[in-house]
Amino acid sequence: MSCQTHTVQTLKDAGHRLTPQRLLILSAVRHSEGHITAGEILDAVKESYPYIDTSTVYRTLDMLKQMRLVSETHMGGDQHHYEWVDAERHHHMICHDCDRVASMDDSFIEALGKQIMNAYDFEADIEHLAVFGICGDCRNERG
Amino acid sequence: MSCQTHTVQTLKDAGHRLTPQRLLILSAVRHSEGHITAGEILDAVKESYPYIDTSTVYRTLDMLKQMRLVSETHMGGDQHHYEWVDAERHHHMICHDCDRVASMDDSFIEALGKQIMNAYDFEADIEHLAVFGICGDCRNERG
DNA sequence: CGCCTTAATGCAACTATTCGCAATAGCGAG
DNA sequence: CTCGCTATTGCGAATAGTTGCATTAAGGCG
Repeated sequence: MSCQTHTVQTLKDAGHRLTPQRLLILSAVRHSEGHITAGEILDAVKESYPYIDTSTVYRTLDMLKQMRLVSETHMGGDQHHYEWVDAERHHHMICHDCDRVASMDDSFIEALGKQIMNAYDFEADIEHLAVFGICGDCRNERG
Repeated sequence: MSCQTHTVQTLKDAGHRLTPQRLLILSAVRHSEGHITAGEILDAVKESYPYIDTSTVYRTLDMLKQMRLVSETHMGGDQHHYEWVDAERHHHMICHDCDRVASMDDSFIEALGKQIMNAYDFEADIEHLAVFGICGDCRNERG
């Protein structure tokens, strides 16, 4: 059984209907390396099904977000980025100067979550965080 | 000298022009308790100067963000929230269930920044973070 | 005080995303 | 296999925010 099958089962179990549109969107997100934007998903799906509507993409993405199958990140540009949630939860560091994106291990954020729990009795749920700042290279260039 | 005067001086020093629109926007942000949205600013300014344009508000806000005089936060709704940056840097915890917003001390985030610096040589710049999750009350209600 | 440079404004068009609603189509029951 | 309930779709209109451009006006200079 492919992981596609597994996902489909997860959706069904949650009482969601399996529509061709959803399968196409799912496939687009899963086959993208790393991030993909809503527009890119729309274009990809249109190749096989040109009638797909923008709102369907957003609504499906919302559902997948709620089910924790994809994560949404605001990475500074004018559109959100979506990513398939796999075993390795990770976050991103984005340089203000050179715009390069690096990955950060979840352990830091996990630790932060524990601290917040201890201090405020608040169960933080940080799916995917984008941290802005200045990378080492750019810092060195500045002197 | 009022803090308004001080701000004005900061802007001038940075080579920005002092326009009535900017003063009004500035005033709207500073007189708001806590957060204010772009739309609210627009409405407030329109009371004294009805010709103000949306784009002017956004452009001014962008400038103030760059100068670190206001911070912008995406708090989950469909609009961004702006806040005057004062001495006390703080962050927010927003409950998925009851939507209540609580404040978090910056020390946790400051510590996170240091860890990131050590691990990745990346100078994180977390102005204002909104952390989503479940608050203690809602967690208890769930049993 | 008046001139000049150029930053800032207002406008209109545009992009990303959301929402209400009538029509459609999964899928469980019979 | 068919029926019916209702989740989901596509559409069109609405909202938040951005951008290009011609016009205006801040503020330094004489």
